[in-house]
Amino acid sequence: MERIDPTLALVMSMLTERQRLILALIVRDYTETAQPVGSARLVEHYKLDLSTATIRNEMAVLTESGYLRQPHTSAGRVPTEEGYRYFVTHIIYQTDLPEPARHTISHQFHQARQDVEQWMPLAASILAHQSKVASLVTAPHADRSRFKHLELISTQGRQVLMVLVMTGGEVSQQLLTLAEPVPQERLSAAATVLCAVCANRTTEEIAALPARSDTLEKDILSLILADMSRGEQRVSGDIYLDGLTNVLSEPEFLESNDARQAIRLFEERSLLQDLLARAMPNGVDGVQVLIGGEGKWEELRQCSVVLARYGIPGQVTGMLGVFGPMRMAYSRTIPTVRFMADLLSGLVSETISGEENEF
Amino acid sequence: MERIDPTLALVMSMLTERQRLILALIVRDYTETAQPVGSARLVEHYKLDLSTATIRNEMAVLTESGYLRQPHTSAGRVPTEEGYRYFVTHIIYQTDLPEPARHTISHQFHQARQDVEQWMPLAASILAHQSKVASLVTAPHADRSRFKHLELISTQGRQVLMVLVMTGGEVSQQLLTLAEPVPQERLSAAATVLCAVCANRTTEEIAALPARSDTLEKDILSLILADMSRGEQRVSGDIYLDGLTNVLSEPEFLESNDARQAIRLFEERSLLQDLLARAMPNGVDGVQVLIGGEGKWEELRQCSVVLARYGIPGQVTGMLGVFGPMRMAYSRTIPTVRFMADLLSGLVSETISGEENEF
DNA sequence: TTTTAGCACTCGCAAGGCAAGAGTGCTAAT
DNA sequence: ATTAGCACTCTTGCCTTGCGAGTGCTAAAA
Repeated sequence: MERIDPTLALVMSMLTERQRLILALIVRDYTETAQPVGSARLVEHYKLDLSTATIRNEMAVLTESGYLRQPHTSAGRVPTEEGYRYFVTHIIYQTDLPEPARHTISHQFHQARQDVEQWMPLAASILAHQSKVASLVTAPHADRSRFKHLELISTQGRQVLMVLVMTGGEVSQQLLTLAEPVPQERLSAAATVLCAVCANRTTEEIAALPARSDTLEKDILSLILADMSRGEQRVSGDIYLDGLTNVLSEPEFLESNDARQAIRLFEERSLLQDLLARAMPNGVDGVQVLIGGEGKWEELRQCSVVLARYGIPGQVTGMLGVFGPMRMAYSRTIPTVRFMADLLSGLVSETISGEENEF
Repeated sequence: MERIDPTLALVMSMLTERQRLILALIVRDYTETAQPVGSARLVEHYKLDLSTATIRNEMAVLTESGYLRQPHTSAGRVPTEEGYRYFVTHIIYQTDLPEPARHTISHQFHQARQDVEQWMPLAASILAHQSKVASLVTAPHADRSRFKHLELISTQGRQVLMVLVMTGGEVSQQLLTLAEPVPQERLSAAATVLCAVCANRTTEEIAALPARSDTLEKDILSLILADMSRGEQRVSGDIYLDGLTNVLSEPEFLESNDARQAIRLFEERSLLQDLLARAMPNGVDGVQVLIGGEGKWEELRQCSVVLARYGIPGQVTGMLGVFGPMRMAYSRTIPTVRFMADLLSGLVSETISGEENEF
């Protein structure tokens, strides 16, 4: 009553330096031990030069302000969602990943530099191991891709395997069934013609081309168009997950039922796509932190998601991030996600920028 | 004592028809309810025309023979690993998947027939949904693949993206860094030359070719060789998982710690590769059932794995299967795995048999 | 005005005891 | 060969109780 108007403190985020310290320590201790933090533990474990009574008073303020809560009367304090949010936005957001970790990650990536197909699973694996939670990485996806090459492979009878290569290295395969059998030579000829016609063109440019007189070529062309626009509409390509077991062993996932629902969200790709699209709409940049579902995702009530976009905005982008219990080591995961996003951005721009420069 | 020599019964698998029935019912009931099955429950729930005492006598025999056990004195019976094994090998192994399920699966696959890239994830998804446990599918992998096409894409400065297409439709990408910048026209020319030289040849045949005089072509050729042999050595390509959440909600996974270790086995791809290789060495055919790790895999003590190979033996093969608690509905999963393996075999042979016929 | 010692109070949690119930094995009768 | 009956065992749920952790408040000290 006589100290600080709690409403004022809430609205203006006006915490004293000491209150911020106590909040930070409680968040830190709770993320490590998963046990509610009491005043005595705080004093003795972090060598605070204060009495437990003083801590209790400060904790009472933080509780009134909505940053802490008590599971029950005779337990210590636990951060609320607002508590985590304050911690993330006002205390550790700017922290950089420490040099040793940066070095380790760079090194691991350098070793796999050549092997493009390993980039995404490797990124997911590193993210999971570094942050000790589950990770997800979506393959980079071009907003507008250009035709590079077409391959038509006769397999059996009327069946043909079509392999489409885009600038930027995206590859898609499709199995066609033609109206009648066509010899391989004829297919190769058609592919050569279409390659020449479509080379380096976008979906729109190909669509605007005059119709082919040859029936086979015409049919294939329409399939190419369909495939390309399908690729462009997809929010993201493949999704790589790793480290789900890290999350499973967390205590909050042992009993709680809705924690398992959260994992379901990550298995059901369509739901995940929706989550990504809504959490990071176009134009949003930087690291996004969703704490406890933010009221929008009921399944994520006990979980947090840290997301970032990587790549070249407007050209080729993907997303990566981590997923774990709300009680997550944000001071570790946020810098890690940011660093990995920058790193992948570098790799992607190296791979495709040459392409773009040709124009 | 005065009934049947239990050792004899064990060694010769000599169970009476009634004992087999009781074993089957206990397995069935236990897989459904996850509760130990008592004599009373068996009689009333399955309308047996016997008294509970008779059932108890038979259950005592089955227990002495090692097919059943009691978690504790006042509980019902639970199948042992030997019990499951007997059930699988002597009771339901030949069962076919019922027609409605076959129809559903075929239908789902027919719809995605065109989209080669969707086959594996679709197979994993169907397997998981049909059998209500976790599923895994490895991409088909050619023992000896033949070169089909090469694409060299200049990206930036000395960096080049190499896209390699094999007969059978396997595609691999690799990022190279050349000693010095090379214009795209030069790269395309080299690719065309190498395409002509290597077309339809195996790794061995390409290795036996006379060395190229051109340095660039020579370097690329050695990279192609490395990539192709790497692809051949790999036990299997990508691995698709699905339905892990099905397994997570099973009661034995709630508390047990080593159940979570089992899931770790499936996340760590290298461990999984090892498991697959050892569980299904070359030449082994048909559906393999690993019950409780079979003494070889400590992590799988509480779990079972049902595996089958698909494809064309000696040419292109992959594996698929399911993973779940030992208390699994084998009568459902085994026919499902068998059916799916046959179905994928059909698809794969359609895709590649034409290729092979060209020779 | 801020900090701290002291104290009463609350409440979760583990331990112990008890009754109920489930399921068995054995024996004797059918 | 089967079954009814019964004594026995052991889990499970429930209740009680005591302990301990942690708090908030008040009054004194800095």
